[in-house]
Amino acid sequence: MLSKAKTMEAIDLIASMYPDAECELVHKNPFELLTAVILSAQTTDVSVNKVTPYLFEKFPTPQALAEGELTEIEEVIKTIGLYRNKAKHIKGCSQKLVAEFAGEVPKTIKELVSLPGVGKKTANVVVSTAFGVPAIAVDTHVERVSKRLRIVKQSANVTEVEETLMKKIPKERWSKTHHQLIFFGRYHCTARKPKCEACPLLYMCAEGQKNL
DNA sequence: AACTCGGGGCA
DNA sequence: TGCCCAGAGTT
Repeated sequence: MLSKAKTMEAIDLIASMYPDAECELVHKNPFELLTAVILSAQTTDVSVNKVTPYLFEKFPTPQALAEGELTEIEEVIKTIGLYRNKAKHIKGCSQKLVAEFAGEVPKTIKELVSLPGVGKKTANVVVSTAFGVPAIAVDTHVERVSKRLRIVKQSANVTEVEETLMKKIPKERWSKTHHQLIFFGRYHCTARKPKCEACPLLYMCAEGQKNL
């Protein structure tokens, strides 16, 4: 596993590649962001951005979405994939927001994860983006990149990846680094055919040396 | 731990 | 055309 210093060397290089990386969802308030992040599972933010304007025009509040007809919600979001599950999730999520959180989006990970459709990754994105809480949301990109660079051990699960990253990266950089790791994983250190030959981290990447 | 949901993007 | 994907729930 990479030392703390070597890890930051890698993080700095990635940061220099994507200095402006940020959440690409056109989120506004916490409710809209939360709903949009639930919809973004296994889908690109670009796809989600295509349906959310109409979704929130039709269901502007947790109350409205909680009372929305499932078939109507499905109709609006059907172009993003997994839409039946997601329609159920965002409706159920809004119902719980209304019933147990006074229609407000809760601010703790524990409460967020208790909502339908909200897992660890979604909860972290919400507290980070909506409430400015330092967080590292571990998705497949973050996990893959962290493992290839040996920032975390190969056998690490999502929780272990998150803990290791938080330990090695200064807290004030968690949120920004999270987006930069995602951009790096999505556009450069891709799951298939990573661009190792054009990677500034090649010199310190065991996985990359193998790929050449 | 494996299976399911799913249309869009890309080779 | 075929394959994968910014996850989470269920079994």
